Amino acid sequence: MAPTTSLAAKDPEERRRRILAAAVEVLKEKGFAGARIADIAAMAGTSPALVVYHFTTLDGALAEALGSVEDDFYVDWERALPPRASAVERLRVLGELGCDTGPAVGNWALWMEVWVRALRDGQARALRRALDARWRALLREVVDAGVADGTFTCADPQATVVRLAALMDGLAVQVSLRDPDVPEDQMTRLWLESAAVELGIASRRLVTTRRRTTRRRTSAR
Amino acid sequence: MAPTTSLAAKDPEERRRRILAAAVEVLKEKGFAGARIADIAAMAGTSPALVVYHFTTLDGALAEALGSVEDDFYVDWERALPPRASAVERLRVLGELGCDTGPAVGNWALWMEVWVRALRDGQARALRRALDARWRALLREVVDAGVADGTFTCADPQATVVRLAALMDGLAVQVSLRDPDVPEDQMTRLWLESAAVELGIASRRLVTTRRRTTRRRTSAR
DNA sequence: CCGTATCCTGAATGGTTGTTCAGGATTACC
DNA sequence: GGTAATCCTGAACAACCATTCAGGATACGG
Repeated sequence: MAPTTSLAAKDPEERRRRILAAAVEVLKEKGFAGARIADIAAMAGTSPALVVYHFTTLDGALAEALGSVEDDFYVDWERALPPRASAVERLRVLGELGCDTGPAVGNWALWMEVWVRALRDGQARALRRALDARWRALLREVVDAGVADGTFTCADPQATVVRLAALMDGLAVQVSLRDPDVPEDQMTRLWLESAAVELGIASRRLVTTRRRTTRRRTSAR
Repeated sequence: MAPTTSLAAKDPEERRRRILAAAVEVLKEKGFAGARIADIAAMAGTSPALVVYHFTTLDGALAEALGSVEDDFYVDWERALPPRASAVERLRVLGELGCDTGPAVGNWALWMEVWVRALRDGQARALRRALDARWRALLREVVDAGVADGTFTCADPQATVVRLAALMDGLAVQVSLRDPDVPEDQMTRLWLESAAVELGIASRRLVTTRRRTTRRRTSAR
C-alpha cells in the first residue's frame, strides 16, 4: 500500500491522473466492496477531500478508474497482436495475452469484481459487454482468417468463439483463486489445447514447450 | 400430547432455520456487499437482534448460510445422478445439472459472489475448493467410466476434466450476466458439444434437441 | 503587483449499520 | 405452580465513512 510516488505533482492534471491510477490500484487490492476514499487518497499521496473534489463521488472515481482500465486493455491488445502473422501465430498470441494473470492480485481479479458488480449495476454490465464483445471479435477474426486460408477446420465459428472465450474466463477464475489443479503456468497450455481441438489442428502447432522468458504484460484480457 | 411441531413458527430451531434460509435469499438478491442484518431479519420476519442472537455476527450468519448451500448442492447431485446409467447418459445429466442457472438472480450468481470473496477470504476459498473438487471428482468418475468401457476416447482425462469444469464456470458467467451471445437455453448445448469433442464422441449422442419441460432444479452446481 | 479563479486541505457533519444491553416473554423442568 | 434457562425485542451505542464546508494556498490574466 505504498504511495506510488512521494514526489508532489504540481500540475493538477497530473494529480488527477495519479488519483485515477491509485483508484485502479485500490480496486485491485481491495475490490469494490473494500475500496475506500481514504485508501485512494493515501495511495495517491493526497487528502480524501481532493479525491472528491476531482470525482465528486467515490462511485464516480471507481467508475472512471474502470474506464481507464478498459482503455489500457485496448492499447495492450493493439500493441501485442502482430497484424501480418499467420492465423496460428496470432491465435497463440491471443492465448498468451488472455491467459496472463498479471502480478499478485491481478487483472483477472479485477475482472471478476466487474462481473459481480455487473449483476446489479448497469454501467459495469455495459463495460463488460463492450470489452467482451471486442475480445470475441478479435478471436473471431483470427478464426475466420484461419478457416479462410484452410489451416483451421471449424463447423460453427460462432459457437467455437463463445466457448473459447468462456473457457478463458473459467480458467482465469481457477488461476486467480490459486486452484492447485490449475497452476498458473498451465493455463495457457490448457486453453491452447482446447483451441487446437476446436479448430482441428495438432496442438503441437500451438503449444510451445519452451520455458517462458517473456516479460510480464501490464494487463491481461 | 402436544406434538413438537405444533408451534412451528415458535420453535427456536425452526426459527433459526428460517433465518438461515433468509440469509441465503438475501445473499442471492444483494450479494455479500449488499447483505444487511436488517434485510435478513425482515426476510425472516423477525428482529435484527435475533439474527445476532443466533449467529453472533453478520459474517457468521453469511458463513453458515454458505455452508447450508453447500449441503444443498451435494444433496442435489446425489439425487440427480442415476448410479447405474451409461457414461453418456450420466455425462448428459451432469451437463444439465451444472448448466441450470436457476431462477432470477440465481445460484450461479451466488457462486460468483463466492469467487470474489474467495480472493480475500480464506473460508470462502475453502468452500469453493471443496465444492469444486467434488464436482470435478464426479466428472472424472464419469469420464473414467466411459474410457474404461470404450465409449470415450481421451488422452489426458485430468486436463479434460479441468477444461470442462472451467468451461462451465465461464459459460455460467456469460449466462448470469445475460450475455446476448450466450442465451441461457444454449448453455447446455455449448457445454455438451465441447464435452463431445473432448471425449471423441458424436455430439449428436449427447445433445438432445427435444425441448425441455423438466421442472427447474432448486440448485445448480 | 493585484484580484480572481482554480486547486487543495483539515475539520466538521450526518447517515448508515453492526453490535450491545437491559429486561420482557416463553418454555422446560421439577 | 414456581423457578431457572432459554428465547426474543426495542432502544441505545459506537464505529465507520462518504460528503460538505469554510477558508488557505497557488496560479494566472491584466
